[in-house]
Amino acid sequence: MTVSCDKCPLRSRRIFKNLTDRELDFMKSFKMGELQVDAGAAVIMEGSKSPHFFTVLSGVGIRDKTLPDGRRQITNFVFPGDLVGLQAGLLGEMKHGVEATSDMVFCVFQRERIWDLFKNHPSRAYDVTWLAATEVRSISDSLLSVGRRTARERTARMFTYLMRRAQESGFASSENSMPFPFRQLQLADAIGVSLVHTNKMIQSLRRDGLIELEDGILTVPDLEALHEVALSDEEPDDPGRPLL
Amino acid sequence: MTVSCDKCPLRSRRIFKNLTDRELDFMKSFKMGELQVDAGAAVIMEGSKSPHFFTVLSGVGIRDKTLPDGRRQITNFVFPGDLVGLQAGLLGEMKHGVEATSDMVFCVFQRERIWDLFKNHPSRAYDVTWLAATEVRSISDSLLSVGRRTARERTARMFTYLMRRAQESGFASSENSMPFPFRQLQLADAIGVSLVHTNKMIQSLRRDGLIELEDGILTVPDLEALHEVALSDEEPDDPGRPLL
DNA sequence: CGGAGGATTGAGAATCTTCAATAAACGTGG
DNA sequence: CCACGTTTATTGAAGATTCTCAATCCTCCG
Repeated sequence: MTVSCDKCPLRSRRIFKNLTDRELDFMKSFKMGELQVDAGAAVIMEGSKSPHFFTVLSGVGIRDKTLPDGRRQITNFVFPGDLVGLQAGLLGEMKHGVEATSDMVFCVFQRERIWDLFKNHPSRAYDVTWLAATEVRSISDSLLSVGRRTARERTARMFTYLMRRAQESGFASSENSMPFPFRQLQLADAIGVSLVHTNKMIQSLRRDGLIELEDGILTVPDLEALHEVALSDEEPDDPGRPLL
Repeated sequence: MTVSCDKCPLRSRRIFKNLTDRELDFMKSFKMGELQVDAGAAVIMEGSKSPHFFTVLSGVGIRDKTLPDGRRQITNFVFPGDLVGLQAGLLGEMKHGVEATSDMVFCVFQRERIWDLFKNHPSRAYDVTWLAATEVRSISDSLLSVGRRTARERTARMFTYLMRRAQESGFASSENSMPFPFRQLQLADAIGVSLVHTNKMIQSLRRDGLIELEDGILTVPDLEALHEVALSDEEPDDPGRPLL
């Protein structure tokens, strides 16, 4: 059987907000199942109109958009606790795709019940909006990065971002390291740099001892130092992130 | 006195959704005033915690973020009907600034009453979320552009985007032209290209007859052609955009 | 008339891309 | 456990786009 919301392994993490009993009851009824996908699978296709939307229960992935000629931009990474597919629920159609980068498990919700949520559970509706606003912030940060940072700065910033998200969501494997199931091509498509140049920037950060990346594990010995290379201001979220 | 919501000049435009009488009554009480600013003024500062948020009643502006060393990225343009400052209302602090680029007028709402909106007016709460989701989509489009399009393609795409927004919001002055109160430095900061190179790309589009830009008026004789240069898929929004 | 901000243009320099080749890692079947 | 095809990572080098520097021009405004 599927994980019951009141035993949700994510909810006990410090970063996530606690729910009232009433909210929890609602979430249990709201959740209609689980979806499991293998690494590499497309979870949502750009342009699709799925009747479902999801919360990531475990694993990581990416969101992406493509140009007519195939050039691709990864717009964000997806970590446990993230809401996925809301766009289809609200706007009718997904304007980006979602792809699993590791094995993933999702909680599945029905698109049609979103109105029920707004009508009868304003606190949860507020939380959905909070998540959307946070998404805006996150993508804006990436836009600043791609638009105005140098390739090396972007690369550094991406690693600090991934480390922070991994730590907050519990995906990290220790204080300063995390499983790293991403290809360099994906990293390149995320920071708007060619694959070859991305590789060179990674080598450069390695040589300077700012990151270690081997056997699918990323280690950042000194996060503060990496932040400085990235010219990054971005701070960790306070506890209180909602989890649907 | 200020404009009453039931006489709102924006609401009659085709693109915007109609409200029920009850919703309209609520909006009238929700609106607490108007804010007028001159072209060039900062409306919201990055990092601020304003007790208000706004809907643009007239005029246009930009949203921007800056790096510690001053490099700036314009993350989006602001047109009539756009909601501004919601981030502070939901997340506590604005992570980007907003600057008026023409004279502007805003409807002013109180941050504290946002909870009232979620609790008692679910349809309006839904609309707020819809707007946030649309913002995500819009910024993602820009991220794709900055990350993966060439300078010329980006420039073309920016003009198609601005034309579409101007037409939908009523800011356009005719079928294929609009007031254009933007400096080339701002355009450069929006597309992630240097000022000098932005100028060269604009000249290039001009030479090819794709845009005309003089006396503060932008004219796009053949929007379809410009879309092709931009490799752009982006479609106009359907009528039904909510207006707060 | 003089000054300021904005637009435009040319030219050399730099970053980044593309091409090309090699090496390493991984999975599959024998 | 090894051979082999495939994907991914790495590196060098030439070429292109884009950036920075610098100068000129233009318009607006007091």
